[in-house]
Amino acid sequence: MQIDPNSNADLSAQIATSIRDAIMTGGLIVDERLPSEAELADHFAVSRPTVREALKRLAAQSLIRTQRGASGGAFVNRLSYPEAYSQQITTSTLLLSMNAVSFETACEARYAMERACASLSAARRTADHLATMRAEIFRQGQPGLTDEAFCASDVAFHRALVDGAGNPVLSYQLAGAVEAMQPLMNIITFTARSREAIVNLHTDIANAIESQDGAAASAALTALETETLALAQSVFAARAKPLGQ
Amino acid sequence: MQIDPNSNADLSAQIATSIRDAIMTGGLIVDERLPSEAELADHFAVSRPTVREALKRLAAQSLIRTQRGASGGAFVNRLSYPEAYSQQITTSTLLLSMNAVSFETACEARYAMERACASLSAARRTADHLATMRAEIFRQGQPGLTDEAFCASDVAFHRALVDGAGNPVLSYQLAGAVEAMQPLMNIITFTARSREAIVNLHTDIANAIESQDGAAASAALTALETETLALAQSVFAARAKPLGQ
DNA sequence: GACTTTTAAATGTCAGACAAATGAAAAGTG
DNA sequence: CACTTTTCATTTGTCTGACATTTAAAAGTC
Repeated sequence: MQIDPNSNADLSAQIATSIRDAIMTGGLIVDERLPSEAELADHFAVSRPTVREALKRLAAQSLIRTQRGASGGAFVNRLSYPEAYSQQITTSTLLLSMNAVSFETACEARYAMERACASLSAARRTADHLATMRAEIFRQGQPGLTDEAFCASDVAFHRALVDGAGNPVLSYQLAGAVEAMQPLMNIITFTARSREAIVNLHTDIANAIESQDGAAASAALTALETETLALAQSVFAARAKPLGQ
Repeated sequence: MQIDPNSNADLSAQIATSIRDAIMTGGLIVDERLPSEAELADHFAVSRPTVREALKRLAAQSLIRTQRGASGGAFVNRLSYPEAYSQQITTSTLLLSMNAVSFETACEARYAMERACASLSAARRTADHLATMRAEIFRQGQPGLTDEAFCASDVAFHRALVDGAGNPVLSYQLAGAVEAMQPLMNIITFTARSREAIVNLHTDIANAIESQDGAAASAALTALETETLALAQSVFAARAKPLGQ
């Protein structure tokens, strides 16, 4: 592990990259303790604050965790699914919100991936997943639900659908696609009528999953995609009109 | 933007979270300049090194960029697709390598998602995407290609397939799934015979995409998934035998 | 006006210090 | 000896103050 003194990049960035490479290539293994900050400072011939900045960069990516006290230090962190989920969601959400990604593009990507889970979920879903889906559908039918709560329940429903596939890697990938859509979905005001349409489509999906009919689930998802797009477009149209006049 | 003095979390972590929230909720917009380090230190009532550690955490997630000199400072960064790709790949790769994800699970997730792109790609692929796919197939048929080069070409082929869908969000999501598999694929030694089988399946896929037949592309991908799994299992079996004796 | 020099502001880096947490060894106690 | 308490060294967390470097704008010069 060495750094290039001629590079014009920040020392802390170089050190972070150097350690990250060591982790990703297997030079440092999970739960292994890194040298102490003082030792790292010696090794890279920099000051302790610079080393600390590098370590904080790695901590921000969940690559290391630190512990104070005797026999403490920085340890290579086993990237857990929840940590990976959370990073995935942060990155996806920012990517959508900062790059003027159209509702259509985001929606298409999301439902394409969700359909990919549908057949697996139909084959493998447990009673638990089904129960969650039914419960969320019930919640969505309750009158007086705020739009935020409706959206949150929508996310929970789709998560159960995805988790039903029983593939944690797939769940991780979908987490970004589903959750990152939520800020975009929040622009939609759900009328009683549109909620009813969505609840009906959710019921179709749940029924298809229950009867282990992947094709039907896929078709219902496509119908839901169409419905969602139409809803969004009506909102955009309603917004555009007052401005245009 | 405030922090909780009673929390037992690191101050720099709290400050980073506070600023991150401001960015994600729209309180700070793209290209907006954050207060200087000295001003932030004043605001949060901490020292400048602590503020700097917080800013490095944000920089590690590409949420901000910094510029030196007069009128420099930290600016909210527009998360570009390449930055998002790279983070996605890092996270996915670590998730797979650190959690003993089975080859089967990773493979299933990847091909499920790739099939999701296939029909879109069949409908929209440009001549460019097709040309890339054909070129990579040609490269894969060259004798004397190292296993690493073969794998790299394999990734390039699949990227072209995915990019053919013309949906950058989908490409971003798939980047993780496809690239993170590469370390797992590297355990496979490709014999001349297995390479030929893969090249043939790649040709099937390219043909299906060219004739805009999404179902055929999907089917060819499934065949490729089966072939890949069989290859991996034969490698595992060959490894297990000497150890078991 | 065009060019050069100076200046001020900001980040990057360093050195040294103290606080706080924590596990392990040492000391004390029955 | 077994157990508890105390002490202590190690390590991270934080602060202060300083200097170096970069950079754009202001001031000066022809």
